Amino acid sequence: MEESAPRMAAASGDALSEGAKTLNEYAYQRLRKDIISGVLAPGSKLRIEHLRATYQVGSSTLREALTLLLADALVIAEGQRGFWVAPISIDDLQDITRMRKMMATLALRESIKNGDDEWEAGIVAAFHRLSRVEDRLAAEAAEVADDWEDRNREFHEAAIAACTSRWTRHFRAILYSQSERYRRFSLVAMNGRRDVHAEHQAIMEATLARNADLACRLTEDHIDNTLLSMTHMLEIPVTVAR
Amino acid sequence: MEESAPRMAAASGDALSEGAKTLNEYAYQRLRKDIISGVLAPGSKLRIEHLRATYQVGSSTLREALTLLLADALVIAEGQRGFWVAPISIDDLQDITRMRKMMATLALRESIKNGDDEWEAGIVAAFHRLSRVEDRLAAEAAEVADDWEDRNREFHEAAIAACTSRWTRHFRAILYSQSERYRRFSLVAMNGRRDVHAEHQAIMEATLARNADLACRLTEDHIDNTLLSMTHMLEIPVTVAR
DNA sequence: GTCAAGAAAATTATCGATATTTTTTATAAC
DNA sequence: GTTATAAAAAATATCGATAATTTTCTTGAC
Repeated sequence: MEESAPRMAAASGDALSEGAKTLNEYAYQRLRKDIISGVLAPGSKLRIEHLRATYQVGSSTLREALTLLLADALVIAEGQRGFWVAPISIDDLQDITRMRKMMATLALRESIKNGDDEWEAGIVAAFHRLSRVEDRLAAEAAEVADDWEDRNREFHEAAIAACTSRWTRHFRAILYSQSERYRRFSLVAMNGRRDVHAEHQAIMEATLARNADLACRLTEDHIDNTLLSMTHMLEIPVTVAR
Repeated sequence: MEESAPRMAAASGDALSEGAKTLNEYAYQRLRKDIISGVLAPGSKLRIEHLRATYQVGSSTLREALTLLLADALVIAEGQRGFWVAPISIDDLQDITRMRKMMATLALRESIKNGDDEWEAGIVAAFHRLSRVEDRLAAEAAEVADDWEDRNREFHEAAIAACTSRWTRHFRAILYSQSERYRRFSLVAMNGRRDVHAEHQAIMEATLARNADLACRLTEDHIDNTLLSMTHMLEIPVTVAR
């Protein structure tokens, strides 16, 4: 028998819909995840009727979710022609990386200036949670990859939580999710070649020591490495702008 | 007799819907304009049924337009609670101004580096169009205010048209529309006190002379003046961060 | 008067049906 | 074979009806 559509999926126990207050948000989160993880390939057409069946929501709700993804630039749209997954390219990744370094260090610098005891505690806690999942990453890579992404994001967000510029934080968040897409492609190649854990630890230590210059330099290197491992994978030479 | 709703408003001769391919875009453009101009007050509730009647579109279409405005941060939303016009504040304007200077000068610097003959011609043409409407601004302020805003935007966009970083341009555009809201509030007070025309001319001359440092400094001052005139109006002391 | 609980009203969220447009396929002329 | 045109199919965009939720109003106890 056919599984009936969840009128209010968010209310059900579905793990995917955690925190989604509306079906619209639920669809947004699932689509977002599928785009970032590459299940929905860059450049591919997003046909309403097909997705409607996949995600079990009405067409208007789905359109609203897709429109929401426009804000993250994970989806592009053209009037009367529909929606597509935003394409990716090396040029775009370079642009993203450059801007992301700028936003990340801007946010970190201000956060280091303003942060209080609670902020410090948040960083240490997020680092700990990230370390725990990293222990398991080697053994069961595929299973914990999503967890690692979540905790990695949470760690970096904890570090800049005390930044009072909402626009800096907003733009940083958009660029973070953009580069997350690219990171997924280079995850396997990256693994082992870099000691990401050590990078995080160094960033944390410099941040807690309120050494803004060092923390920012380490963050820039950290972000650059995404670009480098990605371009290395594709065997394309690249110059990292400073 | 009641005027019938335009099934495809974009197709009709309505001046407001120029360039709108879908009813959704039409609603988006009208809402956007009404928010920036202050017709829809900052912080006010955006009730679907009411707006539906005003803009003559269905509820799904309207929701999609409102969701689109979320990307511009001109509207805020909360699940099951609906939509509001994004509130404004002096703190937010300061944040916007600081970020906007950064994005604008970043875009301008790169544009000066990359610009060709066509780019130069575009700037001169946009400046000319802006000057023409400024002649009329003193006499018939209210009538040409919208025109002035359009041409002012087009001038600044022409100047950074050769910037190849789409993210810089994207963020700059968002921040520009944000500050446009604030400028509307301070437009009357600003008029006469500043020689905006002279500021534009100086920016253009420095840009065409490929003097990036000067052009950027003038642009920063130009943007700062929006903040200053706004805060002056509200009699609140403010420090301009450099 | 204030607070709480329940009923009524208002509002948001969702859906699937229909209108409109774009894309594909088929046919015909050159 | 290529191009142009017309018909058919597929897809997008739009709407208003209905379900679900939030907000407001009413009533009653203290």
